[in-house]
Amino acid sequence: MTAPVHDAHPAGPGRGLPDTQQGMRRRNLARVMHTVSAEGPLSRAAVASRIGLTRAAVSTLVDELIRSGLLEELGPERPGRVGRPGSALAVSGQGPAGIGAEIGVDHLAVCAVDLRGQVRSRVVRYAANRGRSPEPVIAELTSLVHQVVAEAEAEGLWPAGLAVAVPGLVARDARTVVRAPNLEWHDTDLGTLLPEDFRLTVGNEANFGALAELWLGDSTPHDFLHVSAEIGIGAALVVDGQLLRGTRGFAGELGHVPVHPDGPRCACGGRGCLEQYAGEEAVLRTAGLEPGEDRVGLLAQHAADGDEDVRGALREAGEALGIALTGAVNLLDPEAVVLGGALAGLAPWLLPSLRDELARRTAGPACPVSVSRLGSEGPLLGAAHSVVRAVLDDPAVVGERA
Amino acid sequence: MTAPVHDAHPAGPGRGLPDTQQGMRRRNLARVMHTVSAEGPLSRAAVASRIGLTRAAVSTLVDELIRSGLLEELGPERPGRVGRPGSALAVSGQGPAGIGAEIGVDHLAVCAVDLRGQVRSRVVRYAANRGRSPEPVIAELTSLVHQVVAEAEAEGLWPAGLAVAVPGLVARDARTVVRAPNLEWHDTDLGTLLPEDFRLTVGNEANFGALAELWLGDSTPHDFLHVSAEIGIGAALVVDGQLLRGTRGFAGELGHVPVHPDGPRCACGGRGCLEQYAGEEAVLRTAGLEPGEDRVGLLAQHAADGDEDVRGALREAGEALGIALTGAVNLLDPEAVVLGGALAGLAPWLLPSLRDELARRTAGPACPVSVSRLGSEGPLLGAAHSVVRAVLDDPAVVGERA
DNA sequence: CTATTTCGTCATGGCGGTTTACAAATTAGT
DNA sequence: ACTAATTTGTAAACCGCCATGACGAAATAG
Repeated sequence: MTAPVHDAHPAGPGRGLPDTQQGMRRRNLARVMHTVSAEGPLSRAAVASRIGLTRAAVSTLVDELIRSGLLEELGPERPGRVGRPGSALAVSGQGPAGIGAEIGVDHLAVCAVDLRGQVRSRVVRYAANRGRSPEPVIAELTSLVHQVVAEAEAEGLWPAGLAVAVPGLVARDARTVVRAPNLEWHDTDLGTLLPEDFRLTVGNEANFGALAELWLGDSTPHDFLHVSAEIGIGAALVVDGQLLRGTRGFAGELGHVPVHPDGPRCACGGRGCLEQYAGEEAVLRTAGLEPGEDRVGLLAQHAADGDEDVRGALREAGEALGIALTGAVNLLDPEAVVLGGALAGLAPWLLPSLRDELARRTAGPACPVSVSRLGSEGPLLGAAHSVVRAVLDDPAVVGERA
Repeated sequence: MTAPVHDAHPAGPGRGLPDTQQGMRRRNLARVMHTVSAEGPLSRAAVASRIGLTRAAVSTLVDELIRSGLLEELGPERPGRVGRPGSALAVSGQGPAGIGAEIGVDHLAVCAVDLRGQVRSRVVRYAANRGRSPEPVIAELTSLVHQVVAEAEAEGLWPAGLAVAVPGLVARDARTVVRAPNLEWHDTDLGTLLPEDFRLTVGNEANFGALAELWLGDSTPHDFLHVSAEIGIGAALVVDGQLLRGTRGFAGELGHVPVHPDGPRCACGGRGCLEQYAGEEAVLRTAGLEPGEDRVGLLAQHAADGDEDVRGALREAGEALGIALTGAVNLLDPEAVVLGGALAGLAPWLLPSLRDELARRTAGPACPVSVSRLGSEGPLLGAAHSVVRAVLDDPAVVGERA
């Protein structure tokens, strides 16, 4: 139920792959990559002391990683202290790149991120995808992918994999879109539609947004609840640095948590689900606005202009969110709740009532609620970074290709 | 936020301990133990093919485990097929034992479980612990522990550790009881009160009950929500075979999930928490019964006798549980919900309305709800087995002692 | 200018699993 | 009954990987 997008080493006593020396080597290569990636330029000796291996062992690991093109030597460090200065190592800015893609209701986006985490190429195209059949959408996306890949290759990068964020439920195979209400797609296998020459991962955009927050957020904890609203209201649970996916991959359906169990009927069959109070349509209705194109922007605009109807609607949505989150927080005891995606833009008007409700219903200190800095960029970045993480997690497989 | 009671190998790429050959050896020893433990008597060759190592490697691992007294050779297998018959290996029935203890509101219990999972010694003493101060309770428990340990030692076992299940919240240090409302204990460090010569783990009884279900349940999935009612209503979340503990160790507080957000005030500060509808006191009140000694037994008795008031109260409790569980299931997408502890005994009258509510509010097939076979034995068994699992997870540390 | 500190590397060694070979113990076939 | 085939467990030789210890290189401190 956990497992990252690409878990190279399903560890744990008893289960998992047998422990051979090659596996050990692979894990140590990964450790070096992660350390250098996380803590900037570092000498071999510094890496060694951090991961607990000897300098000699790290030397051979680093040699291998440099030969594979994953690390590069920046040259001697400027020595502030006594002793021979080390030679700074950094993650390579060439070599493998993660390709991230996003299928939104009204846009397509693709980007390439290098191992350093820099976005090296990026394309966004607006497209009304609602109700459009998968084939042309994927064809268009594919051409954007090729475009981005071409740009990346011009800079000396090569694609290590493609991760696609979609606004819907994705099966655990990470290829099939089970249900994407806003696109009106059902049981669509993207694996057959997208170019074969990529290692492909399809994922829910809320999940990718949460991973982006985990990997790129300023001081995001290891352990949080990421709430976003693109399709209905989705929560992504990050537990111990790993995404909690659920048996079928459907975990995080915050939108259908009952808030007022005798409330209005919901499409899911229930009554008084959170979506009935804090979903996009519900808020627009309460605010007295017409559903149009950029609905979230519209709400933010009106709220900022002081429209009391809109502000009231958002206040009510915040209350409902607070109630649903109280349940979630009681159940999961996360370190924090992060509002991301579209909700980030509406946070100024949602947060007060949300926090009130959460605090009022919690004994002791309430779970802190923060707002994502990434906003709507999260899913795309998370997708691209998930490919990068997969490379850092198992540098050996890339070494074979390069 | 996950981590078993004693996680020997915090794995995962990048993080964790450095990978040295000794660690590899330890993990492979653990693999052998787990395999033999789970799949009964097995030859070296069978183990080798299961864990993916060579026969030669397994031979040396098995030798070491036999020398440590963790495995024993049963003699030649009866050969059904061609070829030299293997020599059957089994987990030793002597050697280390897990000592489990339970502090209930009205009883104390201690048992010893050998590596094979057999209960080898067991003591239960009834005692009114409600409101009694920790010191005398612990003193009494300690004497029971010594008694059980003596009995176990008489059978050739030695205590590998002590795990104590308590009806309250336990801090992540696994020693301090933060809050046990029914005992009226607060911030009590059991580490200083219990005998020093044991490796001690203190845990919430609902959590231990869930682990018992995971380890001993008939066909319990890897991934489920275990609901029990000892202190209020606790849920334990098992994700990917691991307990989800929460940042502070407080995960699983199902009792304070809001069910009717405008309902009656709750001690937690909220309104309309599940406990207001399905908690022991609430049910007794609705049923028109006096709070007495064995309250759950009382309810079951009356319900079985056809008392309509009691049945109605349980039906309502089931509805409230169904609403709260709908939220939990939407959030977590577990493979199943298991009713354990005291709830198991009341299941016949809770289940119909609970299942109805859950099904009605779920699109598609509802999450299956089952009843624990272990019932109130769960926490004690789970505690003892958690010690046994720790030995299986890292046989090397025991080898040092033996 | 020397002593000290730290870095990176090399040679050596120990440890752990694999490979290969072989004896032992059983079934299948003649 | 005897041989061939199959499977098990072990031993010897081997390889890979990290640790250890020693060394030259490159900086600072006095």
